[in-house]
Amino acid sequence: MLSTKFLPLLRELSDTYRAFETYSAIHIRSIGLTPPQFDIVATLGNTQGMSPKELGDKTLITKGTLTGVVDRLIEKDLVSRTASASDGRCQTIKLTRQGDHLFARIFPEHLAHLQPVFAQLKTAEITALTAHLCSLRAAFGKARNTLE
Amino acid sequence: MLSTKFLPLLRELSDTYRAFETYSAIHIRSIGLTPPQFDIVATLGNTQGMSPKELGDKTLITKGTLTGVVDRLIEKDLVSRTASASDGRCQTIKLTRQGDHLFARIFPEHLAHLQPVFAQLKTAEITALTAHLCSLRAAFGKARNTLE
DNA sequence: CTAATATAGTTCTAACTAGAACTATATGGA
DNA sequence: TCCATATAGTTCTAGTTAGAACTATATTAG
Repeated sequence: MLSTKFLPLLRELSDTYRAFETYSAIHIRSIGLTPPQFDIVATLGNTQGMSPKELGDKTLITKGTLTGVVDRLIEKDLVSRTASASDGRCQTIKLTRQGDHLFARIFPEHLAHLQPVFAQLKTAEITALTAHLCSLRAAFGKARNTLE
Repeated sequence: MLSTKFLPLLRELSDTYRAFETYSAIHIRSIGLTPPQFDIVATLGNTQGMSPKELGDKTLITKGTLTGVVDRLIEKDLVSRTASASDGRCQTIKLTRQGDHLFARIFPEHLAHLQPVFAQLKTAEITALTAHLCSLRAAFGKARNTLE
């Protein structure tokens, strides 16, 4: 495999990811949240709550970071943290009523913000891109396992 | 465009980008650099140096952040900062001799680290993925312009 | 049942992050 | 020339980041 093939892909991957982050942050900041805070609220929406562990797995926020992000959402009274009865190590993070209302308002707004981007692409393109990204991610995972 | 189509794509984009960052950081941290520091060294390699502005454009590091990253590379004696004679606002960031040697050693190493990932993919897949990402990035750019 | 090990979260540190406010220099037009 | 505006970089702030060290609780093996 020639590096001249994959280096442009890696640059494009970074650039596209940044373009997404920047574009989506325009809406997110307008509601007074940071992107990770929005990610947590969106992940908790329409659920009964979940542990920090599960939340970290879904959002790819590492546990040390998650503590702080959740702390700030608690300060804003958007989520609550309660101890698990069955497992003394576990906790449940859940949207508060205020968090629920915020989610119900901003999530459709966020989809509407993104809609004009994807209106420019064909459904087949979106499907193909998703599948190819999935292969690439799997290749990173496999290579990583080989290192150990 | 249905959100059920594009939300999985956005999650896959994030996940794949993170997989890349995590995988590539394994090698980068082993040489005592951070990913942004590596990015700067790699961008300056085989050039006559460039302004912070140009460096920021190429690496997508914003100017406020770049000051600090370059400061730390100067502390490590890997790059130098010199004032431009023609434009009092401009500077040139350049690899030092030590930075040059580091680049010559680690850049091939880094390609070798990445090689097993891309050996798993067909050339056609890489080309197609690059092109599709490029369309998506362009769609974000266009949508962004429409907002203004 | 108890010791070893695994798992869940927090805390700590150094670094990165974007954005905004600021300083300094350039440039273009009246 | 002189003023308005644009551009280059730094500084500042609040927040995020990964990783490592740490505490506390569970689980598993002997």
